[in-house]
Amino acid sequence: MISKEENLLRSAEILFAEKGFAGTSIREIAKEANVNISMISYYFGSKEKLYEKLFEFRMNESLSFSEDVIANNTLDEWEKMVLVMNRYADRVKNLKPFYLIMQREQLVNRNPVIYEFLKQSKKKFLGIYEELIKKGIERKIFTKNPRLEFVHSTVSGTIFTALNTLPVYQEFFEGDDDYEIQYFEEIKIHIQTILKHLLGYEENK
Amino acid sequence: MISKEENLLRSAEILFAEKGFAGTSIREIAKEANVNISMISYYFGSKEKLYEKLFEFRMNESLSFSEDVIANNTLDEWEKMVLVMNRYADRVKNLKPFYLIMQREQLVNRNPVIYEFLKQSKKKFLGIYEELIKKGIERKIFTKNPRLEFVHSTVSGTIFTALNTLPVYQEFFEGDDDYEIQYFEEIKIHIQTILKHLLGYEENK
Amino acid sequence: MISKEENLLRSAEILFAEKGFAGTSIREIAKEANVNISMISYYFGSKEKLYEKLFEFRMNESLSFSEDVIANNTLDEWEKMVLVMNRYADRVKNLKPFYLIMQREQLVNRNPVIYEFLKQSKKKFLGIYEELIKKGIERKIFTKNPRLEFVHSTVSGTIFTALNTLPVYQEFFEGDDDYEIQYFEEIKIHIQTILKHLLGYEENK
Amino acid sequence: MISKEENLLRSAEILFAEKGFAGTSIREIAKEANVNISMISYYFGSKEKLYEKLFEFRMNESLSFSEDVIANNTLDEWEKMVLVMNRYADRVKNLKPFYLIMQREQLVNRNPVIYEFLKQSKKKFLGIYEELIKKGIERKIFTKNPRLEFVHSTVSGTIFTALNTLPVYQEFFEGDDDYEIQYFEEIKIHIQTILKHLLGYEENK
DNA sequence: GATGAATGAGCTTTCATTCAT
DNA sequence: GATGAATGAAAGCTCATTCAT
Repeated sequence: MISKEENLLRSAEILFAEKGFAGTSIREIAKEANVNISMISYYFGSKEKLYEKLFEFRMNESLSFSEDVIANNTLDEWEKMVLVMNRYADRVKNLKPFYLIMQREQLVNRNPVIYEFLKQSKKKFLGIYEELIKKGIERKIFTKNPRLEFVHSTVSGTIFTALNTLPVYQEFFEGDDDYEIQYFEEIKIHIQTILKHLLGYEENK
Repeated sequence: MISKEENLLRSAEILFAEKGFAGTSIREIAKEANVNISMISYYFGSKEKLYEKLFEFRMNESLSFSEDVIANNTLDEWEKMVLVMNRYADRVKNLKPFYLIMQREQLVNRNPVIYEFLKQSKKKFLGIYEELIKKGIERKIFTKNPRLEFVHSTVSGTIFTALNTLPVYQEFFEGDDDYEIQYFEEIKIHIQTILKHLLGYEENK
Repeated sequence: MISKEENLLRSAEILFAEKGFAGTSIREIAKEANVNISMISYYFGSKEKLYEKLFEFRMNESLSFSEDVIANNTLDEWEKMVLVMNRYADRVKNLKPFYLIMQREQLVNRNPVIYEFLKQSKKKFLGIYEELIKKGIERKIFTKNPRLEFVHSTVSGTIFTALNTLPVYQEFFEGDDDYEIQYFEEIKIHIQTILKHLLGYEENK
Repeated sequence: MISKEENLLRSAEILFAEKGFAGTSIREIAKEANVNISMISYYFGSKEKLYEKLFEFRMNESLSFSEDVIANNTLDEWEKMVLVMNRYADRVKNLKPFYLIMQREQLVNRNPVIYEFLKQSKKKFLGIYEELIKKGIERKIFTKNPRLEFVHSTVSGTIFTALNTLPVYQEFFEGDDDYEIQYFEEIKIHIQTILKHLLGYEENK
């Protein structure tokens, strides 16, 4: 049995993804969730707070996983980096609606609470990359020391552009139904290739 | 002397970039442009049509340049590719507000007219890359034949993520006032490095 | 205690009668009913729906009575016809505002829902006249079989023109305050005279 | 070559008939007449004045004819009455749009200028009937002296109700394409029958 | 005389939120 | 704790008319 609160969050995520924050009315959310309108103010305080709650929920999910990877002593830095990147790509693919919202929110500094969420998230990823690269170089796994921003821009940018442009690619290349699934697998390899080049990593050395 | 129509378009671009389509009211646009509200309906027909006009205007600007580059016979394929990419990066940097709007619109299929604009724009760029790579390989300038989608995702994605994440980078790396300018110059080099690798291009061969 | 919904309907009826549908703003209706503007959308959905509701309400009132008359076995066909006609004339007199609206709506096919109401209402009256005349002839109460349309046009037309032209008559004939009341009583007799002639009915035969 | 002024009047008549005064915008009228919007204020002063002009034009047309009939010495009172009534019925049929407007305007006292037009028109007809009946009785052509209002209500009412309800009659009686033409001829006979009865007139006595 | 750009008031409807129960 | 009626502000748009040329 799903609670009304959770139901509202689910409906809100879908609708915010489709129409944006301002473009979605609480009437629609409440209707979609089969819940009375006043419940949104009642449970969350306001439309804005509901939106923040949604971010809080998804961001916390995201944070927990990467930390586990870093702490894992059985993996070397390259493996960790690939794992973090792969998991991120999978997450983006699986939680499309939320990542559409997140991307859109990134483009505008509208709500200070959410801006802070996003900034901390990015900083955390930058911190992870920083440490992995530093240690990888110390251990001579990596032979180059690329500028961190560029690594981040390219990895994140490729994943998100892949997500957003997929329908156009599919049309341009006349892809069939499996196109999307294959595409997401191959783009991970593509990013690995670039990372190897940027970090000067050689497999089976 | 700027016409009222142009004034409205300028104000609208800034406001749509800051607050999104639904989040911007025509009252605000008119006020910002120092023009009577009803002028928006008078000139453009509706808020939606004004938005489309903005896209039409900026997209047409963008289209014309790339075609000139392709037609230029004094450049080889690598030079053309670098030129197209550099100019695109510059344009994104110089027209930040519009490209914020464009990115946001890309995330949702809201308006069919704009969706078509975006699709055609992407297809055009894919077509340019396709031709450049094909000819470059024929002329043995390029030695690898990468998947087109991946080249596009990485180039576009890196540029846009650079744009969107720049404030966070600046804070993370404690950059000074020149950070942005330098950053945009260096990211072009960064993308060139990746492109060389993906295309198997060697300078001064 | 009158509900807000009912209050709105009452105020709307008066104002629509005075100024027509397009000429009446929901602001006026709400102000007249001492109710917040947004209540109109809240209760009825829209101005148009409020208008339809008004028709639905008044038409249903009208339908129920005539059916009772027809079913009454203690009356002969002439008595039934007179009763239906008299009650209709009374109703038009007592619900002037609504019948002004109704006549105006009859002149233009604006709203399909209302058009259907009006058509059904007219057909119902035609059906009643048809049956009464048929039975009256079978029972030799009536000796002529007039064209149905003409009976209807003359009865309805006389009643409505009487209603609409009354102020002019009063001025023309320099009638006093009782003029209206007397007038409406006598016009019923006038219509009966015509009906007797058209149907070939003779009293006290 | 039709002047712009006349063109506007024609278009206005059609549109006012279809949608009423408040429901018709000067934009529509101007568009329909293929004339710039500002021309309406320019030629007529305002939308309201244009409306009045339309009434003035049609009412003057109507007045001139009846007076000719009365002055004609070759006709007796019955013939004059039939002629006036027939011509009125024809006029209503031929100028449907205007008489729709006129009927609607009759239902509401909106514009004092038009109200005066309508009142004078009705009084004039009442005056005509009054004189014809008076003289007819003096000359023993008519043997009854009916109440004037009732004669007027029945004649006018039957004609207008016939006009307005015709589509419903046609559907109810499953009339073919000729229905309308035949109907309008027969209704004149129907009204004559009633008039004979009301006035106690006997043909070929 | 004739035009079309421009105006400000007004329209209906929807918005997020609050209040009485 | 939970509801749905109710609110006032604001939305996009259209209105009749005026004004500068």
